[in-house]
Amino acid sequence: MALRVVGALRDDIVTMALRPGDVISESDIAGRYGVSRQPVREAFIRLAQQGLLLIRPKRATVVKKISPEGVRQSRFIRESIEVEIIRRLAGHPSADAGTVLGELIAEQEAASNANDSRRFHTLDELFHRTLARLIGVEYAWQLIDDHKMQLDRVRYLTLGSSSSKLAISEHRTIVAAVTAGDVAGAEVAMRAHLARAEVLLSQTIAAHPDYFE
Amino acid sequence: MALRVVGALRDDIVTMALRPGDVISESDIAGRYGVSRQPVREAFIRLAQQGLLLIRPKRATVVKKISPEGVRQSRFIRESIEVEIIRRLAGHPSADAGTVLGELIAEQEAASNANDSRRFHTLDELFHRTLARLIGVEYAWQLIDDHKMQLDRVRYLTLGSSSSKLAISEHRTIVAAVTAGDVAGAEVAMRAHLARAEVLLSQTIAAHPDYFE
DNA sequence: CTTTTCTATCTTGTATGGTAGACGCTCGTC
DNA sequence: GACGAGCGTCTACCATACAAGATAGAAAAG
Repeated sequence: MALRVVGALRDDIVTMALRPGDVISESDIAGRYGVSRQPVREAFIRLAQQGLLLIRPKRATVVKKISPEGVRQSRFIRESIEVEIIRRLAGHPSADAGTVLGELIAEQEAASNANDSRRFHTLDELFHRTLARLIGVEYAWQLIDDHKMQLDRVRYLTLGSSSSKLAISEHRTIVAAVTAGDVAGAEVAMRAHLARAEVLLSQTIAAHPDYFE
Repeated sequence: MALRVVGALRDDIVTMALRPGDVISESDIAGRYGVSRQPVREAFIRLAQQGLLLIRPKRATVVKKISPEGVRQSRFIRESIEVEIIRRLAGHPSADAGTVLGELIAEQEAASNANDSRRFHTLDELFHRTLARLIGVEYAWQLIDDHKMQLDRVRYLTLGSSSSKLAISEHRTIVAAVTAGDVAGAEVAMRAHLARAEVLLSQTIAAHPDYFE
C-alpha cells in the first residue's frame, strides 16, 4: 500500500539514506518498490506536507534540504511546549510522577553503560513523552514528534557524540525540581537541557554544509 | 487544480457548510467541481492530514467531528507558544513594537464600531501573528494556524456573541505590559485573554452536541 | 415473524494512458 | 568563439478504467 511507501521513504530520509538535495521521481520510486506511480504520488504528498519533500511542479521532487531557520523555530516550538509542560507538572506534582520518571532514568543509565545509543535515544524520547502524558497532553507531544523529524535528521548526523551521561544528569535535575514543586527551577533546568542542541546545530552545519540551505 | 479543491473544501468545513459527520465521496465532490476523482482524492489526503477529514478505507470519507479533547490540547499548544512569545517580547521590547501593535488595535476598534465581525476576526488573527513576527518566529504561527482550524470551527458556531470590546481591552493590556517590559504581567494578561475561549467551548458543546464526539 | 445468506451497489485503492510544462542539449547563426 | 533558438526528453499532473472491500437490502430458509 501507499502507507508502506510513506514509512519506507520517511525512514530513508531521517536516516540519511536519502540525502537532502537528492532528486526522486515518482516512476523511480514506483519501480523500486514494485507498485504503481499513484501510491507513490500520494506518499509524496504526505511527506511534502510534513516538510520532508519539496515537490516542484512539472520539474522534479527533491528531498528537502534542512533549513537552519526551520530547525531553530522547531526548537522554539518544542521549548515553548516542554517548558509549559514542566511548569504545570511542577505546579501540581502527582504522587507517582517521581517514581515513574526515576525508573525511566535508571533504564537510561543502563542503556548508557551498555553503549546502546539506539536504545538510549528511544528512552530519551520516551522520557519527554512521559512528561507530556503525566499532565494529559500526550497529543501535544505527537505534534512535537512531527516537527522533531527535522531535528532527528540533524541528530542522526551527530550520532557518535554520545553525551548521554550529561543528558541523564540533566534529567535527574529536572525530576528533582518537579518532585520538589520548584516551578522556576524546573523551567530553568528544562531550558538548559534543550539548549544543548543549539551548539550541535552549528557544528553540524559546519560539518555538512551541503545538507543545509 | 487540486489545490483549488483543497481551499474550497477547507472553507466549506470551517464555515460549517460541510458539517461534522457529513459523508462526502470522491465522485460526489469531483462531479460538483467538474474535475476528475484524482485531484479530489489528493485533496482528501491533505485535509485528512490536517485533521479535518476522516478517510475510512473502502468505506467512506466523513467530515471529522470536533474532538473536545483535541480542542483542549490545541488550546494548550497555542497557549504554550503564545505565552513564550509574549514573554520574550516583553523581555526584549523593541522600539516600534508598541506603535505597530497600537495601530492594529486602533483598526480593530474601528472594525468593532462598524460591527464588521469578519474584519475584526481577521485583525485579531493578524494581531497575534504580528506578535510572533516581532520576535522572528512567524513560522511557529503557521503551526498554530493549522491547529487553529479546529478552534475556528468552534468559533464560527458562536459568531454572534461579539465580545470584541472585551478582546480589544485585553489586547491593550497585553501591549501595555509588553512596552513596560513587564514579563510576568504580559504573561498573565495573555493567559487571561486566551482563557476566555474555554467557556465558549463548553457552551458550544451544549448547543451543538451532534457536532462533537 | 425472525434470522441468515447472498447479491447489487456503493465506497476507496490501484494501475495505466495521455497531456502540458520545464529543462538541457544540439545545432545554427552572428 | 560566443550566444540564442529549436527540439527531444524528462517531470509532475490529470483523466480514465479496473479491482477489492464493505455495506445495505432483498430474498430465502427456519
